[in-house]
Formats: sequence, structure tokens, C-alpha cells
Amino acid sequence: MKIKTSVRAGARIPQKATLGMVAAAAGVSPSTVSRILNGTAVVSPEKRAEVDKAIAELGFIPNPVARGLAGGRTLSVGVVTQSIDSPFYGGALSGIEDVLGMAGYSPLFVSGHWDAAEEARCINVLRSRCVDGIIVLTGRLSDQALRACAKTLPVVVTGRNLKAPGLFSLNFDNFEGARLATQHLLDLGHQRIAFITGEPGHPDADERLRGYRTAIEAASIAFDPALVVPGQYHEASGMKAVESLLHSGASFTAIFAANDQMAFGAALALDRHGLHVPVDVSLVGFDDLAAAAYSIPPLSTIHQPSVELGRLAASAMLQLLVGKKPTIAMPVPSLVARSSSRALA
Amino acid sequence: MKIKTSVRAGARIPQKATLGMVAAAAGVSPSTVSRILNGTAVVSPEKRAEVDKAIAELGFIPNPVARGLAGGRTLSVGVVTQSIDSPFYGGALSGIEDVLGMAGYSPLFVSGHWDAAEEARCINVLRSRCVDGIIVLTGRLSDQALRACAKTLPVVVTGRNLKAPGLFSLNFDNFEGARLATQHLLDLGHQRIAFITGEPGHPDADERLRGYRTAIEAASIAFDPALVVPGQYHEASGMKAVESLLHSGASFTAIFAANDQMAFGAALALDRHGLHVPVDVSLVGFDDLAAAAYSIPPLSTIHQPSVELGRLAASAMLQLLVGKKPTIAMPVPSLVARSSSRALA
DNA sequence: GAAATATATGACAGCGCTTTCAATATCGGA
DNA sequence: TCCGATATTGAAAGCGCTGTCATATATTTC
Repeated sequence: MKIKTSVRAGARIPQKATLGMVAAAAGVSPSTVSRILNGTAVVSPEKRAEVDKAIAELGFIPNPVARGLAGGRTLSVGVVTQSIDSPFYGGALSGIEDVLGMAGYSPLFVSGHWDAAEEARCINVLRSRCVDGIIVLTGRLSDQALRACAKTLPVVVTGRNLKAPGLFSLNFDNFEGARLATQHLLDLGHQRIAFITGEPGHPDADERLRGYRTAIEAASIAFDPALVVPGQYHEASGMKAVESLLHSGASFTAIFAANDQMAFGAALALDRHGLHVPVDVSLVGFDDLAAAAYSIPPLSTIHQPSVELGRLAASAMLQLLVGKKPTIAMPVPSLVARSSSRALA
Repeated sequence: MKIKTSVRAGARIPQKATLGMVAAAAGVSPSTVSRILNGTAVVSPEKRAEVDKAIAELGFIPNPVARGLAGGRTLSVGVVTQSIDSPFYGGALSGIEDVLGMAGYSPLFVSGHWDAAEEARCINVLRSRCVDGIIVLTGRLSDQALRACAKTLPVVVTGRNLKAPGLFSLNFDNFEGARLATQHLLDLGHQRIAFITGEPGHPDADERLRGYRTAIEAASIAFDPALVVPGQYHEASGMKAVESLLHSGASFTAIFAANDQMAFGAALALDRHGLHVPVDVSLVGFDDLAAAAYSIPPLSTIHQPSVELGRLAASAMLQLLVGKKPTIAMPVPSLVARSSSRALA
């Protein structure tokens, strides 16, 4: 696997210059170069100029690996996501990558696949790779485990409300979002509103259910358990939910799905039964995935600023990294009314 | 930022054991431990047992950072993707992560955002982080640049056919896929088939156009440029394409979109004009995104094994990494006929 | 003007691991 | 029985960088 690093004319292969070489070229000691690079101490303008020149000439790029070993900082932050190709978390990853990149940090993404043990493994991988901090997107890890983790590394976690030293949490108001969605349907005159839940035990799923129920009851409508069907946050479960709803004979004029993916599945199942959205049934989702605007009909949904969420999480991490206490707040939920919901005829 | 690493009873914070500590505990030299870890040389069974025991007891995990510095291998491979949240490449990333993870490697994802300069920057970041190899998912980088890169690092690239030392390319047969899709529509009796292209200049977009044209002409139908409208691979451009098609007054009974996202956009635009898929217009996409199966109606499309693509790319990289020449071939394109296409009445 | 205090810089010891290189031990054959 | 070949092992030198400590010079103070 040893490949000779030959310099071919024309090929733009950056040769590896080392800090030592820069020091030699500038006629100073490596320490001085390091100091300039890190701003660790004051250096005379002349030397600084010399060094800057040498750096430019040699095209020197500090080696993060060596830096990590020596200084303990690797300029990388670990990101525990659930699956790298999740339509919802994808946006967040993108936001994280963006903000982190601007600051010279690289994200290291690992997928926990909604499994606490797996997530724990991920965290160990990240730790062994000496990341400077960890961002956890929701997940099933216990609060306890996260707190423990925060003892050694700055941690930013989304989807929870958690206070601990070295730990910052960023949560979307799922309750309010769900309340808003339900209220929207109520405002349109719907009274029999079915709800497809996320996985019970999942904090945000529970919150959304609570929001639904609260809105319903605030409208003086009795909460009917028969209208609440379980789902697992994916399309197939949305379909299944509608099937079971239909088979149960429950009557409803609208469906609120705890996320867009289930809403898509629900729409398809309705369609298969000759029921049209929004003519026969109004449908509201949650998340505002990119695809929601292009489904047929375009889906009314609660906007979750996923990219923004990622950006905020990354910003918070950056602040934590410099020892500051993050002062960041999530935007409030908002409804995006498209064509899948309409006033009850 | 210095946080004391205290051992709290109950907290499962893996203490950092070092190779040196293992060596001491086992009563051997660090060299020996290293040799056992890497299988670099034969070690007597007794010592090996001692060391294994020490490793287990101390819960020692080799530090990839130090390893990288010393040995030049970091057990990480860089992945240049276009955007981390792309519905299509997401699957590939997932496959890569999976295969790489099994082998103890960690992927380092960076997004090039369809920009050659950006991609070049990404590659520099990866290089500075001493990745052991680089996987490039399509992208706009010149073949030249990739070849140069392969001179110093093993490279696996998708979406091209490129032969070079240290470089392995993996391409999907876009031509055949497009031909298949068009043929499918032809078989259903359609003669006036519109085609929404990807960005011209994009190799796979060009190939798909060629496949479309080839199928058309093979059916003795004159290729009509008026039926070919440009798109940019996203939903909005699919909508726009249909609008322009409709405004141009061209007559057509089917549309083949160069990717699913544009197909979704097209379906929506048709719907807005009171045209129903597949009753009024048959529609076929390309990619078989997860969402394709749940759109209304479910989209007929060409299946691109994106997860598989990722897995294969990662496997190829793994082989390259051990000095073998990868012997890996892409699966052939296949059509997934769903409900968006039907025989011409 | 000497002592005390800053200020700028270099020397050097690692970070945790790999990898020669040399040393010791073991074995076979003459 | 003795010599060279072979198998194991350890010592030590880094990989590229950071951070501490000490040195040398500059500045201040009484």
C-alpha cells in the first residue's frame, strides 16, 4: 500500500509540508510557528511575517491528526444520527455540516439506527476518534448516559429537554406543533379527527399525541381512543394505520399523522380505497419534508426547521467548545397549509 | 475546556487505556502488543494470551488518531458526496457506512454541492485528515483530477468509467436504464413520449437522453426535439418542464423523467392542469427513491440500487486498501412497473 | 543604575502508536 | 559440539504537533 508520492508537473497534489519545515524555512523554532497558528502567545510582527510567508510558499496545512494527538483537539465533532439517509434528519446533518465547516471543524457522522446499544457503540467510536464534542440527534440513549458522556465531552442533544453541565439541549415544541395541526383541522370544521401516532415511548411522539388530545379537548370534543392508531414513523405504517382505521369502521373526516412519511402512506391507503384527499378526507402531516410540497395533493403540515435545527445545534456546539454557555433558542412551530386539508363541506 | 475525567461508580465512561498500559499489565513490550494488534509478526501463544487478557481487562481500544500519526493509516475513508441530504445519495451513504463500519473503518462525509472547486476543497480536507482512501460519488471533478488524486490514495468513484492505477470506477448503466424505461412506455402503446432531461453535460443525464432516443428510434419513431425538455433533477424543474411542455402545445401521452424527483414535480404540474396520472398521461421516473413507492399513484421507475451502490463502492475501497484489484460489478438496471404507467387506451 | 518584572523565543518532552534494528533464544545440520 | 539460520522480542526512534519550562532580552521602578 506504499505509493510513491511523486510530483508530476501539472498535477495539483499538495505536497505535505510540516510545521517543522515551515519553521526551518522561516528561521524560527517550531514552537513559534505553533504559537502563530494557534494564537497561543504574542509573536513579533517580523517573525510572524516570515512564518506567514513560509506557510504560503510551502502551502502548509496543519495536520489535524497530529494536532489531535498532541493537543487533544481534533477539530472534529461527532454526530450521532439515526440513519444517514433519513429524509428528516438529512436536513439537520446538512445544517450541521455547513456551520461546522465554516468554523474549520469536520463532522463525523455515525448512525445509531434507533437502538440505544448501537448509539452507545457509536459514541465509543466517536470517543476513540477523539472528537472534540458530540451532537446527538434525538435517539434512544438514556438521559443518564448522555449526562455521563457530557462529563468528558461537550454534548449537544436535540429532541430533549435536559440540563446538565457541559450539555446543551435543543428541543422543538412538538406539543405546540401538534396542537397547531389539530387546531387547523378543527378550524376547518372537522370534528372526527383521527391521529396516527409515532412510536409510543418516543418523547416527541408522546408530545404530539398530547398536543392532539389537548386541542381536541379544548374544543370540547371527547377524546376518542378509537381514532388514535399507532404508527412507526414510516410510510408503510401510515398505510397500515389507515387500513386498520377503515376496517374498524370508525368514522372520521380528517387525519393528522405524527409525521409526513406516515401521512404519505396514509394518503396512498386512502387513495386505494377510493377516498380522495382532501375531498373525502383532510390530511395533515408533521415535519414539512422537502417532498411534502410536491406530493399530490401538496401536504399541509407543521414546519420543522430541520436544516435550521442542525445549524443551531452546531452553533451551540461551537459555543460549548470555546467554553461559552450557548444562548440559542428554537424557532416556534408553524403550520404550512397546503392543499391536503380543506373545510368540511 | 479541561474537564476532569473522574470515575463515577455506575457511570460507564470507558477509561482510556493505552497500548503502553496493556504492555505493562501483560509484562511485555509495547512492540509486542502492537504486533498482536496488527498481526504484523508472530507472537508466542503465551504472550498473546497475556496480552489478550490485559486488553480485555483494561477495556483497551486502540486510538485511531495515534495510529494514524504513527502508521499513516487512520482507518477512515473519505466520502465526497454532493449533499448529505440527497434522497438518492443518502442510500449510497448508508450502504457505505454499513460496509465500512463492519470492517472497522469510519467514513468521513463531505459535501461538494455539485461544484468542482468545492469538491476539490473537500478532497483537500480529507487528505489533510489523512484518510486512507476516498470514495467519490459522481460529482463534477475532472477525470484528470481524480487520476491525480489516485496517485497518492486509493480512489473509488461512481458514475464514471475510468481506468487508472489505484482507481476503481463503478458505473450504473444509465443508457440501458433509460432505454428500458422508454421501451416500457413504448410497449404500453405510447408513441408520443416526452422526456424531461437532467442537466446537460452531466454524464448520466446525457446517457439517459441517449437511451431514450435510442429506444424511440429503434421503434421507428422520429425523435422529436419538441418533446425533450430540460430539467435540473429537482421537483421544481419537473414542474416547470411540464408547464413548458403544456404551453408549447406539444401532444404527448407519456412522460419519462430522468429522475424521480422531477417525475414527482411533473405529476404535480399535470395534476394542477387537471391531467391525471396514469389516466391521461403515463409517467415513468428514474432512481426508485424510497418515496416512489408511496407517491400517488406509485411511480413506475428504473430501480437504482443506491444502497447496493454504496455497499459495492465501499467493498471496492476495502479491496483497494489491502492492495487487491477490486472485482466488483454493478447490478443491471431493472424496471419497477407501478401504477403511474398504463397501456394507452 | 541595579533590581524586579515583562516579553519574546527556543529547547524539549511528550501524545499513543508503528516500525526499524539489534539482541537474544532456538534449532538444525555438519 | 559448534556455526549459521530462523524465530521472538525489546529498545528506541520517530509520526507532526502542542505546551511547559527556561533563557535571553526589553521594560519598568525606586
